[in-house]
Amino acid sequence: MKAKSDCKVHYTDSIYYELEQTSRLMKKITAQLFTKLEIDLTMDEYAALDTVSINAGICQRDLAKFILKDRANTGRILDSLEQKGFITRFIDTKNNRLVKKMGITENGLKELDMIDAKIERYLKSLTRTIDPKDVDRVQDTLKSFRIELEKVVEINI
Amino acid sequence: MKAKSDCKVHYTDSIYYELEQTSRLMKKITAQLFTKLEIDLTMDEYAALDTVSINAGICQRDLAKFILKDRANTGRILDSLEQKGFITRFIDTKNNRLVKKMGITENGLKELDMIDAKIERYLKSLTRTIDPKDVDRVQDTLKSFRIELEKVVEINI
DNA sequence: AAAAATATGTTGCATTTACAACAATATTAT
DNA sequence: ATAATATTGTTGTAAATGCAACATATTTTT
Repeated sequence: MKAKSDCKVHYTDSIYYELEQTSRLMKKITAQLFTKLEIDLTMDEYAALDTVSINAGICQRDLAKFILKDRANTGRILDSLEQKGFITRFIDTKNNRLVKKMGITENGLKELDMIDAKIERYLKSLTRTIDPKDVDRVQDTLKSFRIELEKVVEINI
Repeated sequence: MKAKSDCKVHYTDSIYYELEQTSRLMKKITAQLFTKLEIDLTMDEYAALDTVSINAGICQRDLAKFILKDRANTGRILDSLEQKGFITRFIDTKNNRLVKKMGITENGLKELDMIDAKIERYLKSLTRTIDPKDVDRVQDTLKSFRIELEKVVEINI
């Protein structure tokens, strides 16, 4: 006869915790990689720069929504990227409001391509034991999941 | 004729970034849930308590490896859980070394069950639009992936 | 037209976090 | 036996983060 505790469902066995733990490990590994390769950007700055390169002329608040940071820290990340010469910022209007828009600089593009080239092989090697089909399937499912989460979360950016 | 930039592979389109963003959203949602339900634990404390409940008599460093925090912060989380009366700590030996082991208290078990009951339905509803088979598949693939990551990461706990 | 609400960005602060240094003890090397 | 190394936990500190408050300007409400 089984004790009830044997069939208890634990949060730490859930997909939510698996997601968080895998993500934490991945983040640590990429941070270590950036240090080892002596890359002069943090992971957050890199992701922000990549996002700016895709969305030219985006304003700070919209960028904040993309990178899931609040306006304060988005501004700080952009301060750093601007100070390093990888983006330029300029005042413009959006819906008749004054906003700070931005674009990637020539040096920013160079830096981005350099980082991409440096890390591409290493990142690919991380999934070498996983069936590429599974990788795609996971990414698709995660995306669907994230869209659901975005409907539920109270964002106040 | 296509420009080269059209086929550039962006980090922000990779599974690594998708993983991080989905995890960040999930974390924010669960934190909001804990606040709304007036739960007297942080998510980290909850995960630690759940881990202790499964691994009775574990020592601090081993717990740190489970929850992927460093020893310092693991100790701080345990200070809080002990102060709230949800765990007990006691000195013992492991491999002839003095260690601080711990166990969950009666109140801790009650609190854990209470939280589980409170959040279970809500968490399940988050994946209601996803095929349960896909959820399982994602969890399995993430677990395989995490095991690979654990081989690569430089852990210094 | 005046007041209230909204949008955008910045500043300040309190919390979290990671990392290094330390203390205490045990093991291994010389 | 003594010195060097390793294990475990704690303390201190600097960086990252989120949240609230503020400043400015525009829109909406009354």
